[in-house]
Amino acid sequence: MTPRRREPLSRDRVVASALALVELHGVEALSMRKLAAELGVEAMSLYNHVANKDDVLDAIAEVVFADVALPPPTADWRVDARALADAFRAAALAHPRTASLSLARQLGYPAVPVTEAALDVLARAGFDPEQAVHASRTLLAYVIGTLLREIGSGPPDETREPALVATGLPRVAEAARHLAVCHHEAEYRFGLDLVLDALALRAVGAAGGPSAR
Amino acid sequence: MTPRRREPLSRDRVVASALALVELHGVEALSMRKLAAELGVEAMSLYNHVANKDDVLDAIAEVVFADVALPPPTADWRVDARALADAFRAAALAHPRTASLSLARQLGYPAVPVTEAALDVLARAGFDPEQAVHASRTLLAYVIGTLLREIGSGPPDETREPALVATGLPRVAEAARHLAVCHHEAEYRFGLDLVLDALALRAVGAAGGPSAR
DNA sequence: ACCTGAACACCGTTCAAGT
DNA sequence: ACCTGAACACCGTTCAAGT
Repeated sequence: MTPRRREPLSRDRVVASALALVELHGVEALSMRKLAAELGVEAMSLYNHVANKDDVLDAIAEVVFADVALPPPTADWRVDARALADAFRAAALAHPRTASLSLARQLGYPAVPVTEAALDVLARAGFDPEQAVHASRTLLAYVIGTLLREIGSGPPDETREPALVATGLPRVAEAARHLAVCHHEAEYRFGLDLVLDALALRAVGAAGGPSAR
Repeated sequence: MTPRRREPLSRDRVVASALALVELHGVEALSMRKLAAELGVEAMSLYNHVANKDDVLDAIAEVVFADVALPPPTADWRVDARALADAFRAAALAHPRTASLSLARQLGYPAVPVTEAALDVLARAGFDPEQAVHASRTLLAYVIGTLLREIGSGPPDETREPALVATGLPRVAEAARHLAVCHHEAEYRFGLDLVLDALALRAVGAAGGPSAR
C-alpha cells in the first residue's frame, strides 16, 4: 500500500508500452484493449492521454527516430555521411517490427535533427542549401528503401533458387544463385557506396560553380 | 432472370473487388464483410476462394506489379534503365492507396519479369550477373524509397516552413524554403540521375576487368 | 481531472448445416 | 462443391456516470 501503488498514466507511458507491445507481438497485434490491460487500466482511460489508436501509432514512429545517435562530425564528409546513414539504419533496426510504421509515415519533427545533420554533411561536401536538400532526400530514400527490403524479407528459403531457375527467364535463371539470397549488410553497403560516389561527383560539380550541369 | 443472374465467385473476382475497395477507401477500410457485400455474397463465402484476409492483401500487392508495362529495349542501357524505373513508378502510382501493401511486402513472383528486365539492362551496361543483382537492388531500393515518400506525403502545408525555421537548427532554417515543399517528380528524377551516373561509373569499371576496386 | 461500466457498431474466422 | 446462419472471441470509440 505505498502511496504510488500504481504509476499515474501519461502519454509517454502509454506510448512506451505500445512500442514494447509492437516489438513483442507485431503491429497487427496491438489493440487499445490489450494496451490498457498491459498498463493495468481500462481501455477507455487511454483516451485521456492519446487522441485515438492512430495517434498512438504516430507516436511510436516518432520515438524510433528520436533515438538516432547522431555521429560527431569529422574532417571527411564522406565518413560522416556514411556514419549518419549507419546511425539511421541502426535506429530502424533497433525496432524492426515498427518499421512499417516508422518508415512508411512521414518522418516527424523528432527526426529534424537527422535532417540538420544530413544538410550539414552535404554543405561541407560543397552543396548549396537547395542542392543539399535534394541530395539528402536521395540518400534517405535509398536507405529507407533498403531498410524496407531488409525488414520485410523472411528467413532464408531453399525453394527460391529452383523457383527462379524454373521461370525460364534467361537473366533471372543465370543470376538465380545471387537473387535467391540477400546479405543485407553487404547489400546496403554496396548501394550506399554507390550513392556516396555519385554525391561526391555532384559536390565537385557544384563547387565548380552554381547549378553545374 | 438471365441464366447468369450473378457471376460465380472466383479468387480473381475477390481480389479485383478488394483492390477496387482499397483504391476507393484505403486499406484500413477493407473488411472481409464489406468485400463480401460488394460481391453480393456473405462474408463466409469468401473463404472458399481465399485463405484469409492476409491472403487477399498479398494478392492485391501482386496485382499491382503484374501491371508494370515493360519498355522495349533500345540501344542505350541508360535510357532503358530510366524507362524501367519510370514504368515501375507508374505502376505504383496507378494504385497509390495500395502502396503500403505493394511496397512493404516482398515483391512476389509476378514481379519477376521486372527483375529480368532490370538484369538485362544492367548486363548490357557491362555488369556481370552477380554485380547486376546488387546494382538492380540498389536501383529498386532508391525507387521504392522515393515512392514511399511520395505516397506518404500529405497535401502542401503552409505551416511547415515557419515550423522548420523555428527549430533554430541552422542548416534546417537556412533550407526551410526547400524542405517545406517536395516536387515529387523532379525529386525522383534528381536521385535517379544520380544513381544512374554512379551505375555508369561502376559498369565501366566492371567492363575493365572482373571485380574492379 | 481522471477513470470506468455499459453500450454501439463493428471485426475475422469456425463450424455445422443447408443446397 | 459452394454458400450460409449462427456463433465466438474479439475490435475502436462514445457517453454518461462515478470519484
